[in-house]
Amino acid sequence: MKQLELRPAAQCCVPIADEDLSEAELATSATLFKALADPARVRIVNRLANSPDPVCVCDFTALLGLSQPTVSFHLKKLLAAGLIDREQRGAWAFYSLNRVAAARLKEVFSF
Amino acid sequence: MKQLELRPAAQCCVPIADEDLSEAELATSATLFKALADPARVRIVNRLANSPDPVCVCDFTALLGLSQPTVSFHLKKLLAAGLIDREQRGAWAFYSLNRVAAARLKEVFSF
DNA sequence: GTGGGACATTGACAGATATCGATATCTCTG
DNA sequence: CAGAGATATCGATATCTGTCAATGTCCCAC
Repeated sequence: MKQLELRPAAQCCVPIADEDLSEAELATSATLFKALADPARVRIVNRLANSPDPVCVCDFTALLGLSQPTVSFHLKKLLAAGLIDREQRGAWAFYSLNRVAAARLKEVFSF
Repeated sequence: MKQLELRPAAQCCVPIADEDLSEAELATSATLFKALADPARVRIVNRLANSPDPVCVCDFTALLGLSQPTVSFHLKKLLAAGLIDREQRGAWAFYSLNRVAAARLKEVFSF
């Protein structure tokens, strides 16, 4: 089960309707949903889904009305889940939606 | 924003990629994901997705290895989110997947 | 290389969550 | 209607989560 955790949840997710899900698969799915289980993080994904270009952290602090450390906290969660990507540009950090992960996420609900 | 909470989250959910999501829509989506953000509840949905017939609470206690009150706790969360339906049959309570909600959930990820 | 700006990490804390035992409610059976 | 069984609710508790201030780290400009 620990092996799966070595890769982001979004890369391991399987359709929730599959038969006989293992404990690891259950945990992976839960981790993935947990990453989206906060309005601030939904907003981040929403913003990234509508942006063709990567978005700077400083833009999120204004968008979310949260402190900079809190924004970093949320971004880290989404990054760990594999839902977004990070790119360093000089002193700035830019984030973008991982479109592959987003596509996999849709298949999770192939009932 | 409170109006939306009067209906189950699954009935109010909108695609996460829609532009200009309101605070209420963000909260609704987060509530929906929160309902799935636990391995036990993923397992419940998984079981219901594979069952053509409603499933009795007593079956879940065995399946999940959790106490009966804890199982009721999880079922209540999924019910409140609108992801599952409840049906009373005599002294027993049977739960089933809300297929309409499940379909809507898939559309949330229409990136 | 010093200073300043951008972001991440840490520490502390309030609030939410998952869990269980005990208890209440509800339904059938006798 | 008394008892038993199934489920929901309540109360208590341990753990997890979201938040911010303070601090650390990294990068650029001067």
